[in-house]
Amino acid sequence: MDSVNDTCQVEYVHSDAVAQVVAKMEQDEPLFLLAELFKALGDSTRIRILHALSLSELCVCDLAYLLKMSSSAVSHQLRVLRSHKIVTYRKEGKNVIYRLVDAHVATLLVQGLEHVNE
Amino acid sequence: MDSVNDTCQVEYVHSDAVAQVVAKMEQDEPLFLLAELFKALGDSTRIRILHALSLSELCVCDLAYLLKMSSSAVSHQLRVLRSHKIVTYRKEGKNVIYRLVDAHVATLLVQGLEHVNE
DNA sequence: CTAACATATGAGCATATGTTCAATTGAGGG
DNA sequence: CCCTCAATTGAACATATGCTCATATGTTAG
Repeated sequence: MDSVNDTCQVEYVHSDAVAQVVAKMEQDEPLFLLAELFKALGDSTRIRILHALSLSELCVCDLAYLLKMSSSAVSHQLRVLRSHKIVTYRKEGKNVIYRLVDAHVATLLVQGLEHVNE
Repeated sequence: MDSVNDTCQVEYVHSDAVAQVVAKMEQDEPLFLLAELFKALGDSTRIRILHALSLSELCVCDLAYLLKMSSSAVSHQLRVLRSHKIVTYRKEGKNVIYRLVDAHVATLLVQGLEHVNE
């Protein structure tokens, strides 16, 4: 009758397990931020950018050349990475040189690659 | 004139850095898979599911209760996680019990949370 | 100054994604 | 054999996302 509320109709099925999870569960906020971080990493263009930057700092032009993409497209993706504090940059004349914000990011990449190659 | 090809017009700006990156760059394939992995982790519903599963194995119904979502929505997301070999499951009567496929996944979550809380 | 070039950004468009809703499957229990 | 309920699935819809194109900004060279 009430098809909207099709969540479990009994209290819950595995009360012990559920209670245990409820007790230890993170707040929503950090989990939301975590999802945002992974979302920022979850695009092949951005991953290729980050992988390249894990090998050397590079300007937008270098990245466009390496990825065979327009610098506009690269710049748009760098904006996403910047807004998530995954990369940072410095200006050098006409160029803007990007690099990973810290080693933490490279670690995530390596960690992820290991999982993929398992 | 040719606004399509607006990649860097000079060969490339930082020849040494670019050459170095070209030499060490991963194939596209693993990087693509890596992006797919992060994409699968890049949704707050799926992150909450994985976080809950990192604390205990749970059935769909438990998860729906914990996340206050319809079991349909949860099931759809579990499908994504299954297809990326991030979770696995076993059947137990009417219930289907899900769990993380291995400790690797939990490590990625912890690693990511550290980055978020830095 | 003007010209050339690197980068950034906004609008527009095509595609991808997450949820809801309805329907289906499959496993007990009466 | 029905009936219930857990889980899955497909269609539909609204929203988000990534790229292109055109344009703007800013720096350097002449």
